[in-house]
Amino acid sequence: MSSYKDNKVITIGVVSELTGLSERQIRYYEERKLIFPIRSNGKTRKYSFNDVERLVDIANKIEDGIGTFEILKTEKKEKSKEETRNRMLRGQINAAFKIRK
Amino acid sequence: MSSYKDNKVITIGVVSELTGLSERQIRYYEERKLIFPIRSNGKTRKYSFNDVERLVDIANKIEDGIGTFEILKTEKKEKSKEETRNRMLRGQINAAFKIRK
DNA sequence: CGTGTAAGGAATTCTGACACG
DNA sequence: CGTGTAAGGAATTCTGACACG
Repeated sequence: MSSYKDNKVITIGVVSELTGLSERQIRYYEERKLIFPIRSNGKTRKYSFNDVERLVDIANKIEDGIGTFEILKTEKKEKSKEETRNRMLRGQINAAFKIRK
Repeated sequence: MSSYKDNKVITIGVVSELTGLSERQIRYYEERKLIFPIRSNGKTRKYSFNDVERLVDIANKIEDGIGTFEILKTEKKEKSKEETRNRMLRGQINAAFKIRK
C-alpha cells in the first residue's frame, strides 16, 4: 500500500529544487490546505515524492488562473464522484454474488 | 532507468531516523567508500532510498563482524563476477545471431 | 490572492579532533 | 576499527509581518 512515493522524507529546500517553486509558494499551498507535509519533531516540514508531483500540479493550475479555493473545491468533487462510483460498483458486485448463491 | 529509489533527496537526519543508525555511523561508512551521497551546494549530504537500504545492509554486516574493508572487497568481487557473466551471455547471444544470419 | 522579502530565532548539518578499546 | 561526543561555525528552516496589486 505505501511505497517510496508516499514516504514523507524530503525537506522543503529539496522540494523547492525539485519543483522549481519557492519555499514561500510551497508553504502557502499548505496554508490553503492543498498539501500536507508531516512535521519531524514538530518543526521541519517533510514531503513525499507524491507531494512533489502534486505541488507542480497545483502550481500549474494557479498559473492558469485557477484559485487555491477553486482547486480545493474541484478536488473534493472529484473525490466524491469517485466514491459514488466505487459504491455503485460494490453494489453490483454484491448483487452478482447473491445471484450465484 | 532512474526512479524514486535512486533519487538522492534525503538528508542525513532523516536517514538516521529511517535506518536507526547514528549520523556518525552514516558518515563513517562514506569515509570508508561504502556509500556515496551527493552534496547539495557542496555541503549537505543527500541520500536515496537505495542508499538507505544499503546502509542497513552495511550495518548488519558490521554487526556480524565483517569489516568495512572486507565488505568493500567482497562487493568488488561480486561486481566482477557479474560482469564476467554478462560478457559471456552477450557472447552467446551474438553467436546465436550469427548462426541465424 | 499569491508571492517576495527582511528579521530573528531555532533546528540541522558540517568538519576535525580526542577518546575508547 | 567503529563509534561516541563536545566544539564552533555554516547552512537550513520556521514564524509572523509588511508590501504589492
